[in-house]
Amino acid sequence: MPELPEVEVVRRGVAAHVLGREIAATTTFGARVLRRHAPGPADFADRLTGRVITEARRRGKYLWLVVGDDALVVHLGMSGQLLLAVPGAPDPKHLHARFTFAPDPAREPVELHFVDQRTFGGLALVERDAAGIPLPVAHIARDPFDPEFDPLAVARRIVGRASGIKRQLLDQTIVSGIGNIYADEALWRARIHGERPGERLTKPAVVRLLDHARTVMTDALGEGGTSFDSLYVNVNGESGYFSRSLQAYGREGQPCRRCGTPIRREHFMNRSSYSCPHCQKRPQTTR
DNA sequence: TATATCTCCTGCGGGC
DNA sequence: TGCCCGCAGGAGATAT
Repeated sequence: MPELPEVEVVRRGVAAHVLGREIAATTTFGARVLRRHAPGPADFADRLTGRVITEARRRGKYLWLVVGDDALVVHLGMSGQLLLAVPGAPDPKHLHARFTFAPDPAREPVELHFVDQRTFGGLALVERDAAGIPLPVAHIARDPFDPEFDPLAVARRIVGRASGIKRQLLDQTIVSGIGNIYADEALWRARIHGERPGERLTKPAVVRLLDHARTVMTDALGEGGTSFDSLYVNVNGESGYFSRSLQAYGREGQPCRRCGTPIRREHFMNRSSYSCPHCQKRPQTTR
């Protein structure tokens, strides 16, 4: 499940292989991949042809390639992958877009594929604002890896709301990049139950929690991200190894590595939350 | 405005 | 073997 570390791994891979390359042709398959590109596939392909990719940037789980004043925004959703391929190789299953590049005598020929099994991901070619952020990403808050991320300002906002802390961690307009896995891991490290209302936390406690989130995602980045199956891989199709280091997520019934109490799984927002019943006491009353 | 829930989607695994 | 169902979950849309 691509959260911030997984998207950053992909961004680095893409940057290493396609920066400076000129897009020769773009082919998309099916309407869904461009559902956020209102002008449609012909416009998408026409406007990308001949453009040179000059930067690969990221905010939270959004990744974009800078082409002139515009940005090719990529969101991986649940199962999106950007994969490097040898030109002429057979199309992989669930291929939604193919980018080919003009010949470069100094570099190996390569294609870039956007593959997505569950089709929650998508592409769009959009304008950027004065700060260089693509317009559809402008509402996304800074992530904990951003040099201008302000933990105290985020904490101030979180403690001003009644909503549960995990719900707020997952709200990309409050803090971006954190998904279900790293939210559970950060909450476990901070010994906080995800349903604790923000207003019942202190600002220092939230700052510590955000620091745990940054730390756990840094650790995950060092191991290439978290892979449970083939749905998350880097641009070369390789899995990350952080799933072996998870303390809470996916460990239902296994002993907490701090106190030995079996990890519990609870339903939350149509998904699952994992926590230690002993270390992370459920709040007395919730709304 | 704040908060909560629904919907999209496909492949896998378990139960029968 | 084949069918059905639940599950995984990011984010925008919709409801309260």
